[in-house]
Amino acid sequence: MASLQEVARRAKVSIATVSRVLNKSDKVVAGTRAAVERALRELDYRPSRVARRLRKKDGRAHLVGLIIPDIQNPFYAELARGMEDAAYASEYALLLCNSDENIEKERFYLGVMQAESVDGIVLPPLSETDAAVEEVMATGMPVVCVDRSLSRARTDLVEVDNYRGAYEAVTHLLDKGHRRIGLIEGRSQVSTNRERRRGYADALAAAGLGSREELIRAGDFRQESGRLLAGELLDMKRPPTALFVLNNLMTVGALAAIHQRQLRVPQDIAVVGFDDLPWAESLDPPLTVVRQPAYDVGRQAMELLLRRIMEAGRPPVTVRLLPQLIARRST
Amino acid sequence: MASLQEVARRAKVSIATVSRVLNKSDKVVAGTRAAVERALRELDYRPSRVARRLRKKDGRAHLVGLIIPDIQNPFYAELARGMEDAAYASEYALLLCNSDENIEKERFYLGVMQAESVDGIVLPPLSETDAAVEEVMATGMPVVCVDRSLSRARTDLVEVDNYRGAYEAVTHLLDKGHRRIGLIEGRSQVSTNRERRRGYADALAAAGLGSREELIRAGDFRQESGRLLAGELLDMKRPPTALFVLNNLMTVGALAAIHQRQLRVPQDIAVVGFDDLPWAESLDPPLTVVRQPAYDVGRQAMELLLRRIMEAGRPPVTVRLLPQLIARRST
DNA sequence: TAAATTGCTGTAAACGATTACAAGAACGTT
DNA sequence: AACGTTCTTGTAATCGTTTACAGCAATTTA
Repeated sequence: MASLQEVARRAKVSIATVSRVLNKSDKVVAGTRAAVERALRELDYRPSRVARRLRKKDGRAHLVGLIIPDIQNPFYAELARGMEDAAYASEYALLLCNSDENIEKERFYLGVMQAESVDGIVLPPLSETDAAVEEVMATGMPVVCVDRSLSRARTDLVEVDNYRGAYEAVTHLLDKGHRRIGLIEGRSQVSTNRERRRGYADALAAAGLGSREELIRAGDFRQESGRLLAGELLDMKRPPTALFVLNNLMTVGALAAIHQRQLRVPQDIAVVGFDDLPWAESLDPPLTVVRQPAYDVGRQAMELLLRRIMEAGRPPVTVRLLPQLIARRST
Repeated sequence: MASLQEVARRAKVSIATVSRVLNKSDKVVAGTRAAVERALRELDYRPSRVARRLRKKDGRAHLVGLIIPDIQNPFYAELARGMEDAAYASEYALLLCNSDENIEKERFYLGVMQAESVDGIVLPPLSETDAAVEEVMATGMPVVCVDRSLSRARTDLVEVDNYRGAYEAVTHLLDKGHRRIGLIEGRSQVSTNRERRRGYADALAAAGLGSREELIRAGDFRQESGRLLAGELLDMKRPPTALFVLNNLMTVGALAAIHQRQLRVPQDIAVVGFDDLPWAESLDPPLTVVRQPAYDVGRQAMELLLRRIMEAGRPPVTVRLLPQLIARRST
């Protein structure tokens, strides 16, 4: 790879001059500029982002980080895609890591990102009191939370109105006549899970029903836990007539448990899932879901991050997006 | 962030000594070492990967790149996951980018990776004659191809026996009595697509059947093209009795087209898809697929890359993994 | 006891960029 | 003609590391 040195030598100027024509900042007389540009072209010069990042401070690295809990979850894939598109449009590269909902991995990758001097980080915190994230923020690193929020720290945040989504989903089930509605939740340390659960409880309460502990099961957002917990619920002496499952992967797992028991949906058991899936339409039966605008969450997070990088002092803002109940045939 | 300078000052030694205890390489007497280690701890020192990378050459950055065509495709998500796990196990970070099957984006990200001085790159080339990839390889950058191969360049490669997978899938359909088997292929420039198509044609030929052009449609690997092309095939005067779809997303699209026309699977139309899906079991009906070991492809690619980084001169190897036909109820 | 060897540590030069400052040329002003 | 500007370019410091080399003290050898 050609370096500034080599270009300078070929163009018979100093490296400072070459750097100036590259950064289009200072004045360089036309003749010199042309000579430099020719050398640049002839050597196919590409600046080293590494060297550049070492020298420049704050927001000029054109590199941002995204840490997602599970790359195999279509919700996060869509979110990543939205962020990626926004980043690419601004010529930022994305350092994408997968924490696997694992605090050690998150810590490792946060460390990597700091050590890589990224301009900023986007992530859904692993819990509402994610100390690792708080520590990174304390160093002055721009951080934007997506999907999930932090309880202690004030950050830029792009979230979805989870409470409302859950409330509507349960109300929908209630309207269909269901009274025993099972809940399969995920990790209770995360804010989205709590909001959704609150929406579930309030919707039941508004219908004059209490939420019954025996109909609630807590999992870990993974497909397998959805399958297991749905199984437990279905095998009860008096099983629920409907299931509300708090994320997409657990919903798929619940469906597997249902099919395994040869139950009919929605006659024997109705199902509503949180998060849409690109193939929800082709599931058996087409799945009723609360759709989250994941792509927009990612896109707006990147935009917020860009603004925070440009202007570190600005007060944090929260963008709240609306989910949408899509009634298909599982209810 | 504390730098070597600050640590050195606090421990009252030179930066060289600090660097030495960090790299455990040279001899440092116990007392000095202890003092340095204390300073390191007190200042919570973390080395700058950027500075380190600038100084060191070749394979010490502990950063590798992965460029995937579509992060929303579960096959690539699984592959990425396999690679990520292997990378994490060796304490490598992953720079993950999404090319969107777009040559411009791929070029952009290849440039970023070179400029970031990654230790190596893993990717499925966008076509068999992907010039951008060849150019990067020519600079000496370690490159491992996954899934898809390059026709001109010799690289390390982890691939799946696509020919065999397709051959078995079509044979399976033939065994079920189908004679008019439609094919929905993806981008014909990519090696996997060609191999799969060759498997399709050969399986038909082995049964004494020619492949008929009117039953073949070419798409772009995306869900929407699967839906459209399946629609075309289904709306023919004499439609095929079975569909073989060359990737997962197009299969999901094809399923949508089938459901839209209220056809029964497999009675009216049988379907086999290439690539498994975590929820293939819960589709309507459970989908017969050719399963690829995507996780292993990713994992082995990372291992190959590591070996190539360590030993640049070694001859390229090809690892060929076997796909597996999983007969469910769509055939 | 002087010389040679060994062991530990410090000095300084990279890596490849950016940028403050200096310097020289060209120009205008008085 | 002398001086002050302005414009363009070069010199050198810097970012945070690694590492070749030098230097010094302690130890071994003659």
